[in-house]
Amino acid sequence: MATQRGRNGKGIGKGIGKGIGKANPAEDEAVYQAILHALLEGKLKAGVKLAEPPLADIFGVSRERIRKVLHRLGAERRLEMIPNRGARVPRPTLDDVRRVYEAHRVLEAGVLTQLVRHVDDALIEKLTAHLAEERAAATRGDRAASVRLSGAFHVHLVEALGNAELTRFLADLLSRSSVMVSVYEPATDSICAVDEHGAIVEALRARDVARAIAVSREHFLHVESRLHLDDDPAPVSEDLTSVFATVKPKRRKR
Amino acid sequence: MATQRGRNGKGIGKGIGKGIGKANPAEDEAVYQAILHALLEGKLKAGVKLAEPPLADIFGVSRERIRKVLHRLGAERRLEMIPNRGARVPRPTLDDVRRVYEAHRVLEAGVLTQLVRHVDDALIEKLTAHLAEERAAATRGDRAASVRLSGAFHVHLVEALGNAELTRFLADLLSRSSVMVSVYEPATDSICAVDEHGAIVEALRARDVARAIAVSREHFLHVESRLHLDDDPAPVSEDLTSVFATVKPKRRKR
DNA sequence: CGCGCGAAAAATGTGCACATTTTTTGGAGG
DNA sequence: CCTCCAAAAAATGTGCACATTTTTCGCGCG
Repeated sequence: MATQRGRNGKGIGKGIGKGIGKANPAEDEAVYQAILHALLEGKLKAGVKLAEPPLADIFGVSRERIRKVLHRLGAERRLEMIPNRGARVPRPTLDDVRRVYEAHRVLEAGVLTQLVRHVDDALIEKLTAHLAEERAAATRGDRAASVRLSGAFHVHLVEALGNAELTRFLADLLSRSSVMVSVYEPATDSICAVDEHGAIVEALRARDVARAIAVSREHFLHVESRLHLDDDPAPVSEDLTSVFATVKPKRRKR
Repeated sequence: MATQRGRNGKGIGKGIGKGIGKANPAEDEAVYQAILHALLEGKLKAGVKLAEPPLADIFGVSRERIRKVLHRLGAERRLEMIPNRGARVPRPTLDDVRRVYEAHRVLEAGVLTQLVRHVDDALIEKLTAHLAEERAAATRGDRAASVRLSGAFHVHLVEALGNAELTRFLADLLSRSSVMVSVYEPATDSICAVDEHGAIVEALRARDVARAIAVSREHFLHVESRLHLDDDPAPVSEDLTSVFATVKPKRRKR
């Protein structure tokens, strides 16, 4: 009912419309990125239903296109797919959040253990520079940058190992926790205190594994302790149009 | 319900019987499991092309069904999907394999660090019992069981933490390495020496983190050292029918 | 014998027309 | 006012007919 497109019969006058059965992989990717971005940005609140027809209308693509993207996001566990009932933004429990933080904590312990074997001046320098960035963002009160840089610190640590599998796993955890903060937002100033990050770098510089792990562990426990259950079920604005207001649809219904 | 029935407008009514457009989620799952199983079992060799038409024929389902499963396996990075060129069993390089083993090693270091805090008699007992199983399999020369139990040991370790995220990540790594052994198979007797597993349990019992990690690390390095590049490109039998010989198709072409 | 190079064949990608749910709606009855 | 229930409406699931590649094949030329 939405983007009804003249699909000319068999062979008659097919010449005109450039794209009839055209393959456009970039379009899939654009829709995927748009939804994923809205998800990571926290614009799509937990529990929101993502129905196919409205999304197809918003993005100006066929429903099958949307369907494929939705299922892909479901396979990545970024959306909750229920048979015959569509896709929803997952509503993580407090235990889910704790589990993600714990996984990050355990992973980082392993990363630090391995990292002290390969730490060199260049790495320390890079991390120190990053700390300076974090401090700058904190002092100027740039909360968005603080949150971003705070996550980036841990990414730098795992990236220093140069192992794509580990990097991917961490990215997965971070992206999941970023969605969660929209539900259980700490609401305090900086998520990760810069000082705690600095202590990790210090321990690394000293090649002190035990201290690095201890500091990292305390750091995570500190963050976890700040989580609080916002027991407000929230009305969740079901208005998808406003969420994807930035997208430029090729054609909208109206 | 079934207000309308006549569906075969032009298509020759070949599929008369019962379900025409029925929803059967179990069927998707069956196909998915069958292909995944063949993949993990090593029956599907690296580099093999998984074309849709033959698979649809083998499993007796529509091509769309196959297509969906293939894309799902691609999203899970178990198959390599190339636009317009279909799905192939990935052909991991030696570096890929090393990366997976390293990731497992790093992860286990973190797991052990966390585990010594929660280790109790029940866990030690469970692991000891597992070691007995491994020894039994080794002494009676049951290679298949040895390989399986060897992987299970590490699963037990991470499961002891009770963190689904970590368990999933390990399962992911293990499943990937299991595919890889078909290319770079150690070909020696037991993949993981039981003694090395026993040493890990011993260190856990003593609550000695450093030793546990050191032993685990040596263990993995030992396994990694056995990897060898089988530079034989292998003719890879492209015969999918024999691979899925066990499946009972509802209808086969010829 | 190898090497293009076009045409045929096969395989992948996509919109659409339905079937099959699920959800909403609108009363009748308590 | 609330509950229950059947019918309508909406949303999801699936096969199919193509369009669009990609791959294979055949054949003439150097």
